[in-house]
Amino acid sequence: MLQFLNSHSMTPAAAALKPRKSPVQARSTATVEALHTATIQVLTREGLSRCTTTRVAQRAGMSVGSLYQYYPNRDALLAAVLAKHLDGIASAVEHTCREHRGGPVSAMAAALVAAFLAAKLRDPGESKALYAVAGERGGAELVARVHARMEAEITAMLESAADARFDDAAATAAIALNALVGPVRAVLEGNVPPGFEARLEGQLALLLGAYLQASRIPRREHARR
Amino acid sequence: MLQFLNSHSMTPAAAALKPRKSPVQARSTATVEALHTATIQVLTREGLSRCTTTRVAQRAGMSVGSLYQYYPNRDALLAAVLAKHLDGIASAVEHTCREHRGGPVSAMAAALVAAFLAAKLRDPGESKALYAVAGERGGAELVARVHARMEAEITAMLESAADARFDDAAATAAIALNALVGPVRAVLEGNVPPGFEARLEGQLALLLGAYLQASRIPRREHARR
Amino acid sequence: MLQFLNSHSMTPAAAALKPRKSPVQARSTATVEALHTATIQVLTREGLSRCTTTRVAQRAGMSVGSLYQYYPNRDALLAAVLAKHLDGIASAVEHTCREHRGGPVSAMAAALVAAFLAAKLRDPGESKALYAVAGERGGAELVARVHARMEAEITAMLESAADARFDDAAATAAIALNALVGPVRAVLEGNVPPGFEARLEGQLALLLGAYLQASRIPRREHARR
Amino acid sequence: MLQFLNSHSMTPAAAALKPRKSPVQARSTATVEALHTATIQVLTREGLSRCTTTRVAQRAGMSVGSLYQYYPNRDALLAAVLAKHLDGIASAVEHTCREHRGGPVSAMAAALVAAFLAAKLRDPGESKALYAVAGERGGAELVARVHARMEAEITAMLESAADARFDDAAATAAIALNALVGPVRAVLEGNVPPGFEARLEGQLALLLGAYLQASRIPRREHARR
DNA sequence: CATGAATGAGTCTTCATTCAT
DNA sequence: GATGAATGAAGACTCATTCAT
Repeated sequence: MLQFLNSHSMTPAAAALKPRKSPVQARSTATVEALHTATIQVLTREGLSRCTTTRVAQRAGMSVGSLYQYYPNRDALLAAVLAKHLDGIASAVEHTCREHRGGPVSAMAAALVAAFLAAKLRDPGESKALYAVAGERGGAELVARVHARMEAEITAMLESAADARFDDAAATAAIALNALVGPVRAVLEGNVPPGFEARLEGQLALLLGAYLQASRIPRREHARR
Repeated sequence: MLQFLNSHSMTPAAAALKPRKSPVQARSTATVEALHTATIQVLTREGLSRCTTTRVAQRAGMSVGSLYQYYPNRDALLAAVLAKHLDGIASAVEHTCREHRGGPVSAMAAALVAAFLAAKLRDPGESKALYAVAGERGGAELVARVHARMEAEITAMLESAADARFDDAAATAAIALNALVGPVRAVLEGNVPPGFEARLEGQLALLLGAYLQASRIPRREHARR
Repeated sequence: MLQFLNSHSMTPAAAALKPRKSPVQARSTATVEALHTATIQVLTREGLSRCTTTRVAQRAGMSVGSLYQYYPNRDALLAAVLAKHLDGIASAVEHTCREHRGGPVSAMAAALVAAFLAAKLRDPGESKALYAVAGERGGAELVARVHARMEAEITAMLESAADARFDDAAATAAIALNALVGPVRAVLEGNVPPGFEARLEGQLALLLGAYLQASRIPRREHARR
Repeated sequence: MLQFLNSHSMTPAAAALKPRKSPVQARSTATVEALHTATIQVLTREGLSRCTTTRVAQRAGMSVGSLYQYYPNRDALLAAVLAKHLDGIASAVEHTCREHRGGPVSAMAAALVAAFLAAKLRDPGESKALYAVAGERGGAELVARVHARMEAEITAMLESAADARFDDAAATAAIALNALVGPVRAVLEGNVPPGFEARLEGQLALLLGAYLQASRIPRREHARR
């Protein structure tokens, strides 16, 4: 979890974004939690550019100074909040991928969609608020790292499929994952036709299912029959 | 073109973002062009938060004062640049959709992918730079409007298909369009497996083609012939 | 003049201290002048640590923003004020040194003392205020550079003496210059016995005269007589 | 020792700088010692403005709270460190002066130079680090007080000279002491010609010796013998 | 019309100091 | 006594916007 925040394998630029203290103690955990929540709220109510450290601290019920005891600067705070969010999604995807190794492709598609949607829509406000953060310099890198993690898991899952082989599983995984992102964002931001939300999961399962079936190279034993 | 910037059907907040003068004169057009280019460059080199009016004007070879002759404020400038970008894509998609009305779904899928990719990758730097702008408050609205436009066109195209009927063409169009967004962004930001770019168009065509085929309700009369 | 502010032969750290615009226009000159005066005043009334950019700007009758149009940061402002002060002294010393080349050592001693004192005591408040600045990181470097310049001039003067030769003129020059610094500072800061000021120039001339005489290696023609 | 820190004859401003407790216990002494050392180190590595109480405490291996058990505020800590440093020098000078009472001026000059140099160069890092502190408001007063003490001792020594009388021994003492300050500082800060350090003591002895000789009024009775 | 200096509110960030544990 | 988290005032610096020239 949150493995992309380890100091090793970290670019110098990214090093400055590391939180200052680990929330080991109960009080610290609560404080960090409050900051995360407050950040999401301010992001939602005010937007990224007006999401200032002062405002976040105020909404979290503490002084700016306290915020800076946990994060070395504003970007680190935003990065941490984004990282936590992304990590939740990655973990869910990861878990599902491992669970469906060796299964049939159709089950993989359905499970991947379900897991991704459940994670992403668990707290829609949070998901929506963080799109702006993900668009900024530091955010994009974080997204990249987490996506890489998920793509690796999906790739491994695809390669283990009982009923299919893929010419380039990594590419297929990349398409599969990223194809989910756009429709989900559209739903979160409300840019969809009326009644669309209800059909989202079904449509995405259809999308991924069809794509994976179309991408597969039938295994010899299947070909024989 | 740029129809979403007309004053009618514009929220009060959005009204402040309208450019001050229309580029009717040759000089104005050139100036606006220079500002757009400069904005992209500053966005790329400095990031959204350091993309200041002074810096943009300087890079465009004019004074800040002149910039303010064309745009009432910074947000209007950014909105205009994003709007122009999005409009280019919407126009391309629109054109293709009209061209393929009445054709077979497979051709629609291929054409849609090709048009979207060509438009989005024409100036990759520009596309990439604008993700941050699109993530901000005003940007998201713009994106929403343009997506709605494109979805309407795609819906119309789908409904005209010679070889298929769709249960909910609008929903299918929304999925189809938004499914392209994620993978393209991943490519633009370099977050893809090596060699992926070369396969992008083929994979997306496969994705969309498979999805549209899977979504269709075969027309009885067509099936008989 | 102010040659130590040229960009070539400047350490990277020192580069950040360069003023932003050259005061070429009349208004700029006045502005810069006002800032220098205000800085000295704030330094005197409040001390170095309370000499803030806001206070300086306020006393100079302008906004902080304006200050930052001329200096990239607080240190640059302080460095510029110190540099201007030191340059005045160095120029005076330089001028005197050139004037007394080829003369007798005693005249050199007297002239050096007179020039240094005149320059340093022209504006005692300024001189006193800048000691704190000279003690800080950037200030020490500036002092070093200006001292080097003066020592070079003094060395050249000593080597041209009509009635003496010096074993190590550079070392003698360094001692001579630096020996003046302490007593003058003591006077400026009021840490001297009553009635001392009146005797300062005489005593310093005595000090330097005696030292230079004691340091010289008599020239052969003198030895012959 | 540290007599200038006694409460009597102390201005109200200076009263706030007094340490909170005297280091009577062994532990206190060690703690104070650690704080002094840590202060010098932080001063050297970070500069005066970044020499914070937290950093000093940390480097001294204790909490900020503990630091405040020993010093009422940051300025008191800095003042104490400077005072201790200056006191060491003053004591050395004082001792030497008493030792050479009644002796010949030449011996006085040599001894004074030797004592001052030995004291000031014992820990060059410390001496150098404290120049910034000495330049600030409180520091200058401390320096003034210690210089006054040393001048008094030197004056007494000069007045006791076996082979000379001085017109104004106090003034001569002031010049003599302060003339040493500049060259020593130049050496400590490395602003000297190459190879200068080796000649420092000799040159300073020459400087002071020549000056004292030149300043003296030969005693008739001595001259006769 | 263009220019770019001036403005000053608003950010981020630091740090001396306190005090509950 | 020791600790170190919390505080919030204060400082450096930026930048959108205006307007005199």
